[in-house]
Formats: sequence, C-alpha cells, structure tokens
Amino acid sequence: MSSSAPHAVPAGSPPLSRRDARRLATIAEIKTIARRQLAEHGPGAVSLREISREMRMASSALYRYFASHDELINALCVDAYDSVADALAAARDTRPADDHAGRWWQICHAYRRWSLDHRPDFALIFGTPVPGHHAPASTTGPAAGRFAAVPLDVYARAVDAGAADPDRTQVPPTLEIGDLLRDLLDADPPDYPPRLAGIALTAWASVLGFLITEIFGSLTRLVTDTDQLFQAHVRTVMTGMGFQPTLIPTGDTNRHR
Amino acid sequence: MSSSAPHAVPAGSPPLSRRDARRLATIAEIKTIARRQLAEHGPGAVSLREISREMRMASSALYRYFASHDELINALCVDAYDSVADALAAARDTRPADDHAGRWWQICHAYRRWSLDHRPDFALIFGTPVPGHHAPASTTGPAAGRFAAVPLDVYARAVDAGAADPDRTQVPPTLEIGDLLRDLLDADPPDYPPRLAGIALTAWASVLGFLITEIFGSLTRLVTDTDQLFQAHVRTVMTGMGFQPTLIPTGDTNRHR
DNA sequence: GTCTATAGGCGGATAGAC
DNA sequence: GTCTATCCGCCTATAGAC
Repeated sequence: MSSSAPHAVPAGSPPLSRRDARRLATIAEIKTIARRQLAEHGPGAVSLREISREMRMASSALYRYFASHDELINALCVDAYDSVADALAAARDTRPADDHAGRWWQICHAYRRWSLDHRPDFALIFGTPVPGHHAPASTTGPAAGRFAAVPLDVYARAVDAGAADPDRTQVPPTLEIGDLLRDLLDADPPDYPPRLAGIALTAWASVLGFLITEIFGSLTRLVTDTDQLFQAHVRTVMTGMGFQPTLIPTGDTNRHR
Repeated sequence: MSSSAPHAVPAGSPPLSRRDARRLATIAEIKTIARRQLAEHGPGAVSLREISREMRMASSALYRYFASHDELINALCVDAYDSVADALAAARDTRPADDHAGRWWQICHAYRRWSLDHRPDFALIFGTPVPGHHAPASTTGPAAGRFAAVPLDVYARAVDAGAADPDRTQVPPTLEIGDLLRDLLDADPPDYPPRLAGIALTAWASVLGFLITEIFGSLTRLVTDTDQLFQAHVRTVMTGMGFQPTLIPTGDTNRHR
C-alpha cells in the first residue's frame, strides 16, 4: 500500500500472523518470477499475465499485491539498489577502516561480482530506461542514494587520511554540483567537498562503463580474460584518483581476498 | 549512408530512376520516424503500425520496404554504427597523423559529441539489448568493427611512434583475446599485438562508461559541469594508457580545437 | 483473496483486390 | 505499391460473484 517501503519487513517486530507471512511469501514469489522474466526477455517483458500464469493464479489476483505494473517495476528497482548497496557495504567492511585503498578495491570488485551475478537487476537499473517510463526518483531516490554514498564515503575518508591526494588528479579544483548530489551531500556527511564527489563519481562511472561493456556489450568476445582486464582497469582508476601508488593492490596472483 | 545489404546506395552510379529515388526517400522516412520513436519511447517502442499511421499509409505497405520488424531494427543499428564510425574517423583526421595524443583526444570528444547528439542511436547500440532480440552479428558486425577499429588504430600508431608506452600501463603483458577481436585483428592491421588491443579497448570502455552515466544515468543531476568532468576523465584515461604526460592536452581554456 | 468474464487496447504479419 | 480486411497473439485493468 504505502509506496515508499511497501513490502519491507520491519526489523525487530513481533512474529507475523500466518496470513501476513503468506502474503509476504507471495510477494516475494511474484518478484522472483518478474526478475526471471527480466533476465530472460529483457526489461519491458515483465508481464503480470505471464506471472499469473506461472503461478497458476488469475491475473486479476495479482492486483491485490501490486496496484499496477509500474508499482511492481518500482519495487524491483528499489530492491536492486538495496541489494547492490548491501553488497558494496559488506565488501567495504571486509577491510579495516584504515585500509582505504583496500576498501576501494573491494567495493569495485563487489560491484562487478554483483553485476555479473544479478544481470537482470543490473539491466534494470543501469540499462536503458524501461519502455513505459522509468522509476520516479521519489521512490528510487533513497535506495539509489544509499548506493552512491558508499564510494563517496570510502574516497572521502581515504583523502582525509592522506591515502589519496585529490591534487594528483585531473579534476579541476572547482566543480558545480547538481541538485541530487546536493541533497546527498546535505544528508549525512557534513561538509563533503563537491570536488571529492566529482572525482569519486567519475571514477565510479568509469568502473560502471567497464561493467556495461562486459555485460551488455561485446567486450567478452573481444578479450576473454576480462577478469584480468578489470583488475587493470581498477588499478588505473585508482591511480587516476590520486591513491598512493604503494597502496594500490598489485596484480600477480594476489586477488587481495 | 546505409552501408550493407538491402538498402545501400552504390557510390558512383548512374542517376536513379524516379521510382528508385522515391523508394529510397520512403525508406529514409521510415527510418527517421523509427529513430524518433526510439528516442521518445525507448527501444522496443518502435512499432511498424505507429510508423504507418504517421506516414498515413497502410501498415501492410511497410512490408514492401522492410520484410519484418527485426529487419528495420537491424538497419537502424547498422546506420548508427556507421554514423559513429564516420564521426570518429573525421575527428581523428582533424589532427596530423603524428599528433597521436591529439588524435586520441579528438576521437574521445567526437565520441561524446556524437552520443549526446544522437541519443536514440546511442541507446540502440549501447543500451540494453532490444526486447525482441538483438542484432545478429552477421549484419552488425562489419559496421561495429569499423567503429572499434578507430581507437585501436590510433593507439597502435601512438605506441609505434613512442607517444605512448604500454609498459607504463596496468594491463598485464599477456592477454587472451576472443574470437571477434581475432577476426578484427586478422582483417587489416597485420601483427596487431593483442595486448595493445586490450589496453585500448579498456580505455575505450571506460570512456563509454562515462557517457552512459551521463546520458542514461544520474550523472547530470549529480554534477552539472559534465563537460569539465569529461575532459578530466579523458586525461586520466590517457595517463592510464601510458601516453607521455607532456603530450596530454591540458584543461585551462584550451579545448584543443 | 481468489475466481470468471470481459472491456478495450496494443502489436506483427498475411491474403488478395486494384 | 498501395489498399482493405482479417487473423492471431499479446497486454493492462476492472467488475462482480463466491
């Protein structure tokens, strides 16, 4: 019903009634099938009718769970952002708080791992916007923000600790920031320098670019060992961000895991 | 304009008959409208019926020009690849053959310019594959190859002339290459080192990544001056490719044009 | 919450007259 | 080459019985 967090399970709440448990299970099943359709036939091929068929339900019954097709898509988007944000945060925390280069390295690789393991979701949030039209920022925003905050945060702390030097970067000292970023920066981290955001986001975009060519594009058919190439790419990106060269993980056999 | 099979206009040929001229014009009109649909409602929203409506023709009449929906999409893909490849080649040639860094700089900026100016085509060839299914490599291949060959070529010559040093790169010395690239390398440039291809393609992917976030994604709402950011990105990429630092264009007011 | 039935719309593609 | 007419499929969404 409520749209922002319609199907969230409240964290520390009393056990659900049998009814509610079933309801959540049904919702989960609907989403799972939708995600499969997404994976198999691309975005825009998510069909309530087809879902109902696979669940052996009447198509009309689905409207008790999602008021419309759009609402379902939105829910999938939010889930996807949440999922990737979780993966990033978890990866970041596998390294001690003072190993800034290691943390950046980790989140980059978690980004790739998640993308390869969740192609449908990846296509949903990073591919061409869906036919109908794409998700309203009002619902997707928070989740997307949580996602973007991770690399921003890691980089800011790295700079703060001297592990990375923005002045060894190609990004100009002043940078105009947009409304969305302003919101993001106003939110949690006080006095986050826009320039650092610019650096981190460009780097992040460059990693995404690699992933898109790997997943949608023809990169795989051009070079087979994309794994190696990705590591090289991340190293290049890190150098470009001004990370201390000595801190950047080396290739060798060291996967840094 | 269109290059491959069914609708090619032979270069230096006798004037077309009135009939044929009209036919070509109709084909062009169909494509134009299709591209507009593409731009406005995303890929997958290209509808023969809708096109026929706008042209005030019977939908069945369109089948005299394109045997199927797929064939139309394919033609659009090929055109798009041709178009971007032309733009790149032209940009490359604005700089003397021995200004390798300048040439790379130019093709990167032409890439971006083309992408911003041709969003529908950009979405078509770099976005999520179209619902139905995506273009068979048999028809798209040559055009896509022509496109990919440009950066490969520029970089190889740069390395050859000592303007860029692959050993100042993060890419490992050995690299396994895929079938598509093998075909490409076998074609024109004899003895093209796979490693150089890896470096150039990764760099190229990274530029594409920037463009995708700028065009599909939220980058614009995060940072307003994406122009500046793009230049910084290209410089970073070039450094990562081992270009001689002194050759890399500086920011300042120098647009290097 | 689930069903049947249905409204009203879209699309691709073909047959056959002119 | 263009038309009309038509087949056949898909879809979202709603109404109303149980």
